[in-house]
Amino acid sequence: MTAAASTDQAGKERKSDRTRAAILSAARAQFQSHGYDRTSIRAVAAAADIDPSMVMRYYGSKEGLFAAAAHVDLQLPNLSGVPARQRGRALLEHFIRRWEGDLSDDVLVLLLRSAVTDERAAERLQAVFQEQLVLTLSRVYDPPEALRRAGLIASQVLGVALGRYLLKLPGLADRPPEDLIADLAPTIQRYLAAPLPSLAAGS
Amino acid sequence: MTAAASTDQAGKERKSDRTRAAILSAARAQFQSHGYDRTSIRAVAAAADIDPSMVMRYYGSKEGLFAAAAHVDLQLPNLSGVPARQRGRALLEHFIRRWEGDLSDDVLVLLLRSAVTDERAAERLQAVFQEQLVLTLSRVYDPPEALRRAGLIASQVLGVALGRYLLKLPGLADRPPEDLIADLAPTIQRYLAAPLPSLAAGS
DNA sequence: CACAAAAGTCAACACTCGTTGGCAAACAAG
DNA sequence: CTTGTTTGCCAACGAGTGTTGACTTTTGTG
Repeated sequence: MTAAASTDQAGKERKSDRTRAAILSAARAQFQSHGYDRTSIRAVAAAADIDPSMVMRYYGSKEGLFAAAAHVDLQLPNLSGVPARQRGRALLEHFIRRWEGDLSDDVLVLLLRSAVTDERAAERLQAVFQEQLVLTLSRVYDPPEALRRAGLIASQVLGVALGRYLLKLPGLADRPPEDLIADLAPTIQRYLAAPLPSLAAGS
Repeated sequence: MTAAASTDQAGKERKSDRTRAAILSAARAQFQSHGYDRTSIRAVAAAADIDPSMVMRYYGSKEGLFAAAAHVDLQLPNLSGVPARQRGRALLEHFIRRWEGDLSDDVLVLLLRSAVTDERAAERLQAVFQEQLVLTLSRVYDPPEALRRAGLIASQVLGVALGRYLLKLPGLADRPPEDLIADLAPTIQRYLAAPLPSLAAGS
């Protein structure tokens, strides 16, 4: 369709690609630290040193910009190579590295901060949960149990993230990662692999 | 100071008290379901069926209105009467009742939803955590250990609330309270009373 | 009734927001 | 050089925001 047809077979980069990337980078920073509502397209444009109308041209709308900025991959590890009794700790260590360590980008904080007030961001986070965590557990457990265990793990992991990165609670935010891992690993291990109480069918 | 001086010794109620209460009630509902930013004074006033300027007269500013609407009392129970091994479950049951049961108002969801993006709300939630949960544990443990255990409990409890009431994750939002309690009680019990790993001092 | 305080109404201010369309500069292709 | 496309800037729109001050109505008290 466009005149770029001759170059679109390989990654010949356009001049505007740098602008697009600058916008996306600025948007991520803004969304991450201020959330969806308090991030203005004008502020993103100013941080990227371009005109607000360019954001609209390249991403259509604020919603489109957010969608482009909020792609999340948990990069969940394959636990089958880890001894069964250490999988909880391994999974927890992975999450911590993903949130604040060498595997971190700001997209997780971005998404969490926005999902609490924005419906679409919440759906997106639900999808991440469903398609990445639940699906991973589905390779080991039946669907109902996988969902149950995934919910428990998510509650603990998201709770730590909430208290540590967003609310900055004293008992969570100021502890070294290794200490947190030591305290939380048994919980994740139990949610991941230990037998859970059978649920009463009646009242 | 005012002409009400003759009646302020007892609770003689003014005519405006109903309006004040209506504003506060409407504000709680709005803040709870939309968060601080997306709640407008105009919408609160419309829900309370009065003029927006009345909100300003009675609460000074949007910030003042939020402060009035966001008073939280966890009503933490005295656990000394509960057998030591059941305290985790008892504390967890109390939290669930506080969030969604007979002890619930919407103020906890209100505060959590707003605290994620609003700095002042976050400080307020920090204060609740510090003055109510940490203080309760300080009657049993030394300050550093009380803070450590409080952080762990808060992470699990807030994580469940986040996933269940705000994000509505499938594995959390659609489970009956008793099932959740059965799954989570051992975790809280451990954070509350079980020995925790001693922390390595070196690297 | 007369008068003052309280309670409520109305219109407007100054501002920020997402979004749009027109127009100028940079650039590539003939 | 002359086209046409891409890239960018500028000004403005309409809507919604917190907040303010003047004005009218109601209420309570001598």
